[in-house]
Amino acid sequence: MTGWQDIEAEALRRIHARAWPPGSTIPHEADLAKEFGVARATVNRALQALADAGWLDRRRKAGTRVALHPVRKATFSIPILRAEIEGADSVYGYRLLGRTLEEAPAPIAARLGVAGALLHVTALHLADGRPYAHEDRWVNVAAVPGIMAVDLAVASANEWLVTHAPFVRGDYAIGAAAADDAMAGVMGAAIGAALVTVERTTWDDTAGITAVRITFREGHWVRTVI
Amino acid sequence: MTGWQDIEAEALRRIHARAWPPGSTIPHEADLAKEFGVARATVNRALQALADAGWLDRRRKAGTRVALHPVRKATFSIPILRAEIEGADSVYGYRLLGRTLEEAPAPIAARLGVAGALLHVTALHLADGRPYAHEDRWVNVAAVPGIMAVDLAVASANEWLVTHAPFVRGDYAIGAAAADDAMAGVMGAAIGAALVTVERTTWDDTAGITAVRITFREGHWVRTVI
DNA sequence: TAGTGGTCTAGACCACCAA
DNA sequence: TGGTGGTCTAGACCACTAC
Repeated sequence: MTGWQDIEAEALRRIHARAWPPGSTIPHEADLAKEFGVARATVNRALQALADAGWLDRRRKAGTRVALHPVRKATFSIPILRAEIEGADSVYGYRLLGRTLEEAPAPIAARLGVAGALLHVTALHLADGRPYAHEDRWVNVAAVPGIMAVDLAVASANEWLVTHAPFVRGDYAIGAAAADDAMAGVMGAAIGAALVTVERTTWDDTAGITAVRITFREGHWVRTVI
Repeated sequence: MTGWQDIEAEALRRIHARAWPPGSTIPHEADLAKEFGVARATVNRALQALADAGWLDRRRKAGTRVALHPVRKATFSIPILRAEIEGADSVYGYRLLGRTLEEAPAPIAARLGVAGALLHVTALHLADGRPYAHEDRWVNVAAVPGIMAVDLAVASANEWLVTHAPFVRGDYAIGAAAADDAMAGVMGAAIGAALVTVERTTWDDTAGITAVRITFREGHWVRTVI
């Protein structure tokens, strides 16, 4: 009963045990296939999984080497805030703060690659009635006309866009910002408190769709497991 | 010339074009194989890649559905600070601030699951001579005895551990912290400045290896592309 | 140019799980 | 319990690249 995951596990064991030390070349697929008594495709599947995870570097002709800097990647799930809050056994709440059609600041317009008026939405996401995250979003209504008809007081732009706006690529950045007077007031934090900020911009094939900045309450951590 | 990546691209196109709307069931592998004129394994490879990326949900018997919340994952590379700095065309610098064998605070000891004295290393990473990141690290010397013989004034614990300490799993969290007096002084930031903080703990099969907190200079963003 | 990983095929059997 | 995805096989050819 030898599947590709068994071979992956055994290979990982050898890497951890330093039987295959960092930087060394491991046996060819054909040799490993013979050793484990499986087809080469099965070995290939296992080694490819390890390469995807960053444990191995594979190159044609050069062979497969154990990566010098193993595990270079951490994957974060991009949460729907409602799911994140409810997943923590809290009661989700939502409050629309503002919704206007206005000219975007130059940096936002440039990031989205559009000119003219954009939909500007600000909202608050609550956990157990207390501020959890503040959302400041610009939406390119030309790319997502349907949003103009949505009552954002009941459905958050966050959720509506995720399910209705297709997007092809995006960028994502996590930073820190000190709470200014307005943010401190809205979030119930002290002025100057260090808050985690997530900025995300998404594009369609042709144009920018939305640029959003989410500011989390004090003490929030964006977590993952490697 | 139809490879699995061509099929992946075509499937993604249909998802974006709403030919396969969110939540709908797409044709079976066998049908798609016939349509594209390839073997079922080739279709399987393509759809599996899309499922890994979060575009599809696949379940035996139930079939393959377009995910309701596409693209849920963002992958960050875990930087070796030297590589990150040099990759930005800056000159990397390193300064060891402290190296002591001491009892760890309870939270650190608990996270690593060890008791007794740990190696406590603090250091500064510089870009073009200016503070870039502050590293505050605890190392379980029982798990990595070799580190006691390393001159950490020349080789950063960051790099040495990456290449010498095998690890099986870890967690990773990004947060924000206000600079206290000491941190502000070391980093050349204002007291109270909001700084991005990354905490990472790694474990072996049996025990914790290291817990580290890296605090970046003001204005730093942890970025990725989706 | 030769060696290595990348991929495809046609067929087969299996594991899971919705109905 | 049957349909669907998950995986394996044996063989083949191809693409890349170190030498």
